[in-house]
Amino acid sequence: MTSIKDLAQHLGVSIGTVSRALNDKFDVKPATRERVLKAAAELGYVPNQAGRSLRQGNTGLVGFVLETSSEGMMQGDLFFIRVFDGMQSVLSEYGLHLMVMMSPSSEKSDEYLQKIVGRRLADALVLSSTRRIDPRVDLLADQNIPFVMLGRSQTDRGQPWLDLDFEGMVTDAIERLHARGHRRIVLAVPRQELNLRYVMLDTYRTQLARHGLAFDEDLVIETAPGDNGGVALAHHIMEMEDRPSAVIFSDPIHPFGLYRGLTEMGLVPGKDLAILGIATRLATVLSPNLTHYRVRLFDLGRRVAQALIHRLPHLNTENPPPVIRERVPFTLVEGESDLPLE
Amino acid sequence: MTSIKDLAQHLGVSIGTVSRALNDKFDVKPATRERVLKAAAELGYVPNQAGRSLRQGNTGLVGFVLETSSEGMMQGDLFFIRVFDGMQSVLSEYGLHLMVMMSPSSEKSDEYLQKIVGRRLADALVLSSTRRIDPRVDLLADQNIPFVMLGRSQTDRGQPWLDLDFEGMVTDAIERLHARGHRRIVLAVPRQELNLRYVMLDTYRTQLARHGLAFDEDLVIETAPGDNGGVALAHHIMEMEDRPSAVIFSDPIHPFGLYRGLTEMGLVPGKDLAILGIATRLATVLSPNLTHYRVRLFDLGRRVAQALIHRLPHLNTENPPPVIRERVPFTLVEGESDLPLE
DNA sequence: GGCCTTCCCGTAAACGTTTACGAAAATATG
DNA sequence: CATATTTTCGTAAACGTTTACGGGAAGGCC
Repeated sequence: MTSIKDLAQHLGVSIGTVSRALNDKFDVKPATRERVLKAAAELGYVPNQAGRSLRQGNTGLVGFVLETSSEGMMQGDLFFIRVFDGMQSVLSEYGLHLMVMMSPSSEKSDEYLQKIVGRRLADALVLSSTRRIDPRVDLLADQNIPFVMLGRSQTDRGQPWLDLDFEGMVTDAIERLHARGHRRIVLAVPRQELNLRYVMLDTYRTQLARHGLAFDEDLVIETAPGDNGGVALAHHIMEMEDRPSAVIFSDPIHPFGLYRGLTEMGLVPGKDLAILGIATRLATVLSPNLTHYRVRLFDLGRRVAQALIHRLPHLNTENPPPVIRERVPFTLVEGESDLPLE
Repeated sequence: MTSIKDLAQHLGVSIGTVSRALNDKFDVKPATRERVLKAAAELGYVPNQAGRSLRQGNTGLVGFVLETSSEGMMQGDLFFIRVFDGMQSVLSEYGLHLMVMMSPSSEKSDEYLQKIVGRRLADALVLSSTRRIDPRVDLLADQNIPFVMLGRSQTDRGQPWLDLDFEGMVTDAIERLHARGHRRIVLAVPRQELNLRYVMLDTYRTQLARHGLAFDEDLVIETAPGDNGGVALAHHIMEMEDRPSAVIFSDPIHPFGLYRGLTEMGLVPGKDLAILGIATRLATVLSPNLTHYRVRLFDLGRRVAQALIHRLPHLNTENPPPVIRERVPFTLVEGESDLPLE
């Protein structure tokens, strides 16, 4: 592998000159710059990242911390690749690379994160599966590591975040369902720690109140991620005493499980139970058509990357850069899974 | 951020001693090792990766080269996260990190890869979306970069690979369909460059011949990845003159599109067209149940990582390490989408 | 030609590690 | 106790960059 030293020797100039030529500094004659660039291309020289990192203190990598069997704001596998793709499309413009890191979940995640930042593996991080109280926020804030959350947390250190507009989703869903005569509406929420649970729950309560509906805690059902969770949820709901007529969920895999569960019981989705929540285009295969909320994941990824770029001191022109805190809205795709109650 | 120098100063010993103590070398008194470890834990010292990389020439990162809208051996988003998860579970044992890199597709991918290896961003790579003639293989082999392919290629430089057993899948599928009376069987293949296309095609031809069926090139249909591809495929098939009665596919998203396309046309999947191919557990939502082939993606990821570990000189004991070249078998999940022809 | 600018370029330090080498300290051997 | 051996540690070089600094070359001006 050719180093800058080889290149310098080959050209008969000093490594300093080579470096300046390649990095577009002043202090180098146009003619020699040409020579250097040409030789670099010929010898296939690419600067070693370790050397560069050591010297200038940044790695050119952006880490996305993905928790094993991640189930935060966007459960299931379906999502992330699109988001990554969007992120990389922005990062490339800045010569940065996305580095997806599989973090162990919850208990071990702080320790893991500490190692990552200690090793200085990445210049900046994206956190997903954000928890209501998230020690990772303090950990990163304390050490001045630039980061952006994909999701929100009550642990607020002024960090930027991007999140989907779950408030808007739940508000609209309840509105729709109420207008169609539904009165007992189940809210499927993820596990305890995740902040998403509280976002959904709070909105749910206030919106119920707004429509004059009573809050019944039995209608808030913690649901495991994935299709299995959906199946269990279907059974749970249909076996309840005062049977609910509708369900709202946030995991895009849930509808698959819900449909399956209902079918197993000989029931018809959309007829015996109104189903409404977040999904992807894959849901279009469901029959009857699923009424659902969608988001452009590629764009979300781009936005996340942009927010992150703002946090990187070494390529920041604006000062101070804006702290992005945004809820990305869903768009509704109408189907027949939330028909009026007969 | 505390460096090894800080730690040494704090302890009143030299940095050499600290380094040896942390890296479990000889030449250090048990008592001082204890002191060093204790102080390191207290000060939260973690060695800087750039420094370490520069010195010992390896980064501790394993790169997974994922092509944008990847459509190689396993199309769709559904898969990779599980595979990554499996990989990381092995890599962690060796202190390695997985780094997923979003590569531009095909035309630009060589250039991209060259930059990656030149920068020395990763110690080893995994290539996906393997093409029949894959210049990336030569590029990496020439520079002695350890790598493993997730998929196969005709470009053979003795590199290890892991692939799914598409031969077995197609063989079994034709066997099943033939036994059920199907004679005109469509093979949905991915685009030209991908090696998978030829693997499927070759097996298809030989198996047709084995069952005394004629090969008809109209029955080999290039299909775009994703559900859209599936929809188009359904229409294409149903509008053919001598209408086929079955289809075999390799993209796990295709069945969703196929079902949707057929339904749009007022046809019944499994009845008007037998559908058989690779899918994931998500397919269990389809009705009638999809007969499909599955694979344990987590285990596949583990296997890939193991194959990669064998290629890393600095943590290899066996010599010479085995070159893993394996086809991972599918398991069949029976449904009702490939019923006997009436 | 002498002097001052301007323009280029080489030198060397620094980033944080690991490790070969040799020196010093501790222990064993006579 | 002197010497030989072993154990432990400090020193310094090296990995590949970037960049502050100073100096030489070239050119302009009087």
